[in-house]
Amino acid sequence: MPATDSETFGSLLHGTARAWRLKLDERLKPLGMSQAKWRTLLHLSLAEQPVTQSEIASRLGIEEPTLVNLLHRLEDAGWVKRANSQLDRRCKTVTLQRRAQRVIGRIDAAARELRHELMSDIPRQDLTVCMRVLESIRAKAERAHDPRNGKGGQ
Amino acid sequence: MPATDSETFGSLLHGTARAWRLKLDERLKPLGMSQAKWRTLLHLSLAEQPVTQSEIASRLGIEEPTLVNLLHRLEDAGWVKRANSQLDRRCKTVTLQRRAQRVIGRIDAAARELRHELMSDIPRQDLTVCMRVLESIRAKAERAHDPRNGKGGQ
DNA sequence: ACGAATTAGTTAGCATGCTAACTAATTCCC
DNA sequence: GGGAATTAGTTAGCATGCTAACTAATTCGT
Repeated sequence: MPATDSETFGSLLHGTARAWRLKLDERLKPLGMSQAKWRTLLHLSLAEQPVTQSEIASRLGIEEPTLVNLLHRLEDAGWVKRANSQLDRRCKTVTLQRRAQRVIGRIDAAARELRHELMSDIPRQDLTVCMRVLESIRAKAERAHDPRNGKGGQ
Repeated sequence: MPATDSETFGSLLHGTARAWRLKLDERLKPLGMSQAKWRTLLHLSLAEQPVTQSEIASRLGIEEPTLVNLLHRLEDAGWVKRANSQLDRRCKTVTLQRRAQRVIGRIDAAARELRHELMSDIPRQDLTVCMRVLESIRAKAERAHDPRNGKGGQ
């Protein structure tokens, strides 16, 4: 049985994500950034209109309390600003501070450069296959957050 | 430009690893387990001889202080036992407690079942390609933890 | 229009991961 | 053999992520 292959896949996935994150964090550190913060700023910089927190959280694939924490650090460091929404008093809108607008280009360049270093020599076709596989796994893992789908059935 | 493809890859990798982890944690929770703890116990159960902490850390791909913390929780919960090594008084050896030996089978079965659910419908060939791509990325990301390899010098 | 349900955000508490700085023991080398 | 360098483990402090439980505001149904 090739149980070895499939056994390794989880570790490999986990380890690759970890290695990428560490490397990016290392590169972004001199700029006062990290993967998580960069992803947040990137999303904000691409948005046309003011964005609410729940929109950001769902876009980044993190939970709201995680984002609250992250935004708090970003705000303390002067990267973003939160303001109460006029339209819906439950909501807050998040916008980039000038400081962020000034350096986001450099931050993005560092991320893009790393991406290039890590992936440029991978055949396009292989990359396509790999992404299809990951997409499929993610879709299945994200589905069915429910109980009673395990035992009993047969 | 197909910048979109390569832009998405990092997110996809990150998101897939996250989804898998969350799902596994959800399944293992009723058994008092989690991904990180399970991976540790699995390694211990496969080892023939007593293992030291640094061996475990390097095998799991985590740093030593992370492992110290993890082992502390595993020990408190009665899963493992630490003992001073007779041969080298710097080292501690880690062994499974009886409790762990009793339930490790069930824990492992849950992990194996999830793996099957997530990956069984993926063509073997695609999986091979995907793993090759991940391996290549990880290798590049793990290499070169050094300064002065970017600008200036050469 | 008003109470119930939903939605946005927060707080508290914890798990998992990191780096930096430390102690203790061992090994290396002259 | 004895000091320097290395190795194993720890502690402290922080970042990033989660769930559970909460408040406040809005929407929905009757």
